[in-house]
Amino acid sequence: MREYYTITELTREFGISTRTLRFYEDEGLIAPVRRGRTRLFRPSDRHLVRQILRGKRLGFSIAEIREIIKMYSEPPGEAGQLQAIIGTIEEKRGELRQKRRDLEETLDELDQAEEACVERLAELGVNT
Amino acid sequence: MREYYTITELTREFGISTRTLRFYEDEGLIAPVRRGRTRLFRPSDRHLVRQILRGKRLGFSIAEIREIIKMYSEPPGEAGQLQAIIGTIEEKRGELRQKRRDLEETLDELDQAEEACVERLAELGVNT
DNA sequence: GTATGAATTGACTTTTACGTAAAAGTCATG
DNA sequence: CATGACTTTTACGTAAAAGTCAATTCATAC
Repeated sequence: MREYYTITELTREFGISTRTLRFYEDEGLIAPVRRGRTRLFRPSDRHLVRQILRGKRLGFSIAEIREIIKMYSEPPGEAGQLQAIIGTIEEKRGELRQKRRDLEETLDELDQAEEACVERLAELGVNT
Repeated sequence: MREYYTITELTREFGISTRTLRFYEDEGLIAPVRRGRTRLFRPSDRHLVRQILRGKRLGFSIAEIREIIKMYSEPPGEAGQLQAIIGTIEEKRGELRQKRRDLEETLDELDQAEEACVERLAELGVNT
């Protein structure tokens, strides 16, 4: 496990721009350390980027991703806050399950669409 | 099966605004018929709205949703076009599978986060 | 010791997906 | 027929998520 990554290493690995990484830093999603002014990304930062991009692919906004990421961090020491976090986790889980249903339905419909295309191709093969 | 729905009926059913439905029409995603100037939504339009919102929940853009919806419609009569559609379907399927992996990973991490919270709560229960 | 290439900040711009407001048409009901 | 609920078009506004560009800084290779 390497200690640090430069910003361009991460842009290449993840196919994103430096602007994007700086934006995520401004948004408080990551906090790379600095040597002088230069950002140094630790493996933990890299993992956060992974999680951010995963959230994006699932259609979550930056604000939602921030909320989700916050829940991965150390649980706080107060019971009320813990209950609140558990509540939010339940909520997100619900959203994700809805997304999963949406996903399966869409996959089904794509299967049907493909079958229709294949049949149509067969017809053409027969008719020509 | 009702023949027509008014615009507000659909806004209420789906929790979206009239502006949104008109926007989708402008974008060519739906094409309700008209009685005079008033839009009349058929069951097929309603189903399209369903598919649009499903696509949105999965994080697809309007352009992508348009592409997906187009594939559900009647397959064309030319072999080349059919091959192209099948290619696009494969591509979308790939994206959806990626989303599914993302989804499962996120659900796993949420489970872990919740467990951490529950443990922390147990500690507090013991210590107080 | 200066040229070169990577990194930084800050400002402005762009795209997407609607929101919102204005002004007017439609239509059932009292 | 007028009132209110609903609808239409047109047009400008806006928030989110970056893209783009300019001006610098900084280290280092030659």
